[in-house]
Amino acid sequence: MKDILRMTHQRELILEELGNCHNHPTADALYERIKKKLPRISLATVYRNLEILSEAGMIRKLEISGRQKRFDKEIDQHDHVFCVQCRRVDDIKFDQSRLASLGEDQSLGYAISGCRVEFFGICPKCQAKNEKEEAEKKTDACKGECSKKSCKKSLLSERQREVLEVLAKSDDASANKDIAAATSLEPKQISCQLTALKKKGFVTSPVRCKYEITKAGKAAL
Amino acid sequence: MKDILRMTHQRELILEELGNCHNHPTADALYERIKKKLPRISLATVYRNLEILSEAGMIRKLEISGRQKRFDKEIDQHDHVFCVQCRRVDDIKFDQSRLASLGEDQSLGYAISGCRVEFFGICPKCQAKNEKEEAEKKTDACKGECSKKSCKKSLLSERQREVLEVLAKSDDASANKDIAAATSLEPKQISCQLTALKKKGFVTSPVRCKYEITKAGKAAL
DNA sequence: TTTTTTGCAAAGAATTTGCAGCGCG
DNA sequence: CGCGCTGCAAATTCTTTGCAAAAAA
Repeated sequence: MKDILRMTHQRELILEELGNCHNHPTADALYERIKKKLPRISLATVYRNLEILSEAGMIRKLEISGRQKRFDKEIDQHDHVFCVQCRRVDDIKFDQSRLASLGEDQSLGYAISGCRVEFFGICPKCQAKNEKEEAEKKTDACKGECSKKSCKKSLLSERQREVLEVLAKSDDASANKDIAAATSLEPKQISCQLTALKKKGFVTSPVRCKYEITKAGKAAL
Repeated sequence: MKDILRMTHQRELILEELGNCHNHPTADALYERIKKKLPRISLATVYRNLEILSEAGMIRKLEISGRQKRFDKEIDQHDHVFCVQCRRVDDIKFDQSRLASLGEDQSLGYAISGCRVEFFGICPKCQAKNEKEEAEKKTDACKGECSKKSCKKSLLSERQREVLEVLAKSDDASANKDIAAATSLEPKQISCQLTALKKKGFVTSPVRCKYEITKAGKAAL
């Protein structure tokens, strides 16, 4: 292995930083960390090395849910849990031998060489956060007309509020781009806010691609 | 559900074609099939509808290994096996209750809401293919000097052969682009062939970014 | 009519590649 | 001092989006 794999400074750093990360970083996240120590490193190098190192068996590439690949310094077999809310990924020790009993008839003729188990749920941190929010909701329960901050928050996200406020100021229906111009949000982030707001009944679309605040929307502000 | 989801022709076709597919097609594969029946449909529509339908619970979006998302007409809980060789994906029935026994101490405080099990291995078709190749190799075993076709094949991929043949014809070292011009291959496909050929000792690089066939390379042809 | 959907083209995110020079072994 | 490695920019791949026109209800 050493015959063909040179230990360059960047490669060393990648291994080291991956070792320091106790979550399972994406290539990008790792890049951001490494850049602090070696500002001239390029993202391509990080990608290339993660690929090479995982092929060499020195690190592990995780095949888990989500858009981005993640990497793990632990090579030995273990599985993962991930939080559907914050996308955090943790290791889980779990005896796979129980799975080995997959019957012949069920294997569809496959020569099975292994399996991956991926649990999902809500991590302790998110649970705590949710409970707190739930408690707040109960304390000052209302139907959307009250003005308590805790209540508002549960009805409108910060972005939704921003969009809604722009619409409230406008006399007639605004297009996506008008809203974008008046907020700190990217145009692309606006349309999903509008969709959410529509579902809540806080905005309508009187004309194609134009949006207006409703009475309920004004009340919610 | 019907209140907000209109059944358009394209939506109907997507559902129908997904139902006919017994593998788990990617958005793109499905698009190719549907295009035959409705040539003017756009890929964006397919993506949009797969997303919408899976959110509505009418189909299932699979979160499995691989770059592209795949979709499944079966909604009820089941897991998958996939072939590491040809990337085919099959359904597998498998009693997850065995997993439920994940101990409290192991769940790291997560509120686990489910899990995904993904077996991997080699599918029957690929097994058969491999066995056949293995048998051929045994029959006419050699060390790379023989001229039997079956033997050559195992030493050189078609692409590698193509690249090597170009180098054999050239008198002096060729650059990546020279090779590309002389073959049916894209430039981007050439460099990995060269890397593979270098590893086998069939080409050398006398000058930076220039390549030449070696004696061994000529012998292998 | 009125609202949702489509097609198109263009943007976007994540990842990969070609290339020329750099530097490890 | 040769070959693998790097940084950079540009390309690729898969997916999403904005918008105006078209289709459902």
